[in-house]
Amino acid sequence: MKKTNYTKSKKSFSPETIRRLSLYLRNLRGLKQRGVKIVSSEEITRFLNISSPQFRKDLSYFGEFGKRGVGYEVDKLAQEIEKILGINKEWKIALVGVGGLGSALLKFPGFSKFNEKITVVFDNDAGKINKVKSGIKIQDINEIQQTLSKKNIKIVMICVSPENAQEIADKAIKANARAILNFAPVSLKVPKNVYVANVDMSCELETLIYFLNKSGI
Amino acid sequence: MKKTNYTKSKKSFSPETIRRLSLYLRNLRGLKQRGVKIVSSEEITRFLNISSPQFRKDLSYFGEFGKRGVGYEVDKLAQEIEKILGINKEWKIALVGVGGLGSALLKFPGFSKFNEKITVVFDNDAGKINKVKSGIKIQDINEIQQTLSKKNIKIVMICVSPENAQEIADKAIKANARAILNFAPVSLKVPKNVYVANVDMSCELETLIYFLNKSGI
DNA sequence: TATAGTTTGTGAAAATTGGAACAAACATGA
DNA sequence: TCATGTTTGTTCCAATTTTCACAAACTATA
Ligand SMILES: NC(=O)c1ccc[n+]([C@@H]2O[C@H](COP(=O)([O-])OP(=O)(O)OC[C@H]3O[C@@H](n4cnc5c(N)ncnc54)[C@H](O)[C@@H]3O)[C@@H](O)[C@H]2O)c1
Ligand SMILES: NC(=O)c1ccc[n+]([C@@H]2O[C@H](COP(=O)([O-])OP(=O)(O)OC[C@H]3O[C@@H](n4cnc5c(N)ncnc54)[C@H](O)[C@@H]3O)[C@@H](O)[C@H]2O)c1
Repeated sequence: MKKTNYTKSKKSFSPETIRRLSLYLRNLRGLKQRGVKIVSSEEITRFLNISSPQFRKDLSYFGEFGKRGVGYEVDKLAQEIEKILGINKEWKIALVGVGGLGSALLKFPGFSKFNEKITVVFDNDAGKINKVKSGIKIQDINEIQQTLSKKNIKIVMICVSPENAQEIADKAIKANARAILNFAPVSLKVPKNVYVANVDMSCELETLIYFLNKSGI
Repeated sequence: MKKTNYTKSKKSFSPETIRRLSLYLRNLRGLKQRGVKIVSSEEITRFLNISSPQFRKDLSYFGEFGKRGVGYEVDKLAQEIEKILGINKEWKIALVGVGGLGSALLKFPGFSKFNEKITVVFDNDAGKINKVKSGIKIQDINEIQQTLSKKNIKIVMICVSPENAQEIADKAIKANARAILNFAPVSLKVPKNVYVANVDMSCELETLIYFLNKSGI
């Protein structure tokens, strides 16, 4: 009994499952580039710090993608995971705040390489507005409402100073944004139908220091 | 109830507890700056998407820091959490790869503001070596071994291209590094006594897209 | 075709994690 | 001092998440 309908999975899964799918996908892309055609659950998880049953179970929530006694077709599984994650179609992204971090993100090919593209950027610094950076013209933050609406952009990366992050989130949501990738070290307050992911480097660092310190220098 | 039972060790806590402590601390610092002296578990968690019993339980693993019927002294609790995390002492950090992201991290005051300081940086680009960036002279990556040993640096941030990340990790570990904050989108292979935290923006973004896509645009 | 050897998919058990409830501790005010 | 109200610290319970074990499905070879 083949399952092809991703929207109807039998049991509910952890959000961690989704995060792991993203890791599997990255791994699969690497394998594909190296010419590997078939991979087993054992092989693909070997260097990921994830158990092979975990891998199989994660996939099982969405269907059957392997062949027993053989393994998984690298290319096919990559495509299936892309479909599950929804990154088989193109997603346009707006970036707000073209400072040190924003500029780095603009140059980063990891997003644009695939179907995630930063297509508009905003700032409130008169010295930056209308300048072109990494091939994209920086727009006035005051244009965010009409631009997001017109281009139907749902994803916003926030790279402004912490004090202004909430204000930008509010503006973005008013412009119908539904997903925020927040780099500012603040907890954003958003309605329930808006998804927020925080990239919190200080938090990661401090967690690391805790374990380092506990281990005795 | 005071901690009088030494035979039975306290229950072990989730690593998530440590991550949350870092968030509490950030919040406490903000409150302190705004002149708040006392805070309750209810107030401190209100905008954090964390329940107040969770907060109290997280703290309970490490001691009793509040006063019943009153709450927590902001400044005192901040100091206690700093002590728990081990960030009450200074930690020197090395950064490898002064590209777009590395340069942004160098400028970022969030680390240096407190006791986490990037004190040395490395690159392998002849055009960058010996140049000064954000007040720090960029060193040749070949000097990593002797410099880390000499300065007794245990924490390394990896901001090089994905293909070179493992090589840098190996070098850092050989130079007695014990903690790695990895920004390259690869899974690093390290010995058990080395701690790795990954800052994985693509992964965050793809997870976000999954939920956005599932919700119907 | 039969048999041995792999590897997947999955239900059930185990472990972990979060949440609710409540007694203990403290403050306040009569 | 006593009663009332507040907030913490902790225990117990529910829910989630991972791990384990194994039948099912497939390959290869004789
Ligand atoms: N740089 C890092 O490595 C790093 C690391 C972790 C977190 N962060 C966080 O990321 C955010 C950006 O960091 P950064 O180093 O790029 O800061 P930055 O000061 O270099 O850049 C901030 C940019 O945002 C713009 N901006 C500020 N307010 C705005 C507003 N209301 N509307 C539009 N644009 C606005 C500024 O003009 C500037 O260009 C900060 O919140 C910072 O704490 C940065
Ligand atoms: N820029 C971003 O926004 C962003 C976002 C997510 C992840 N990342 C990841 O972070 C890493 C750095 O990104 P970036 O945009 O700064 O790249 P970059 O190419 O701008 O910078 C890389 C730097 O590392 C140096 N380097 C390369 N190999 C080295 C080696 N063997 N020894 C010493 N130095 C070496 C290069 O000389 C360069 O200065 C990459 O792995 C990238 O995938 C970047």
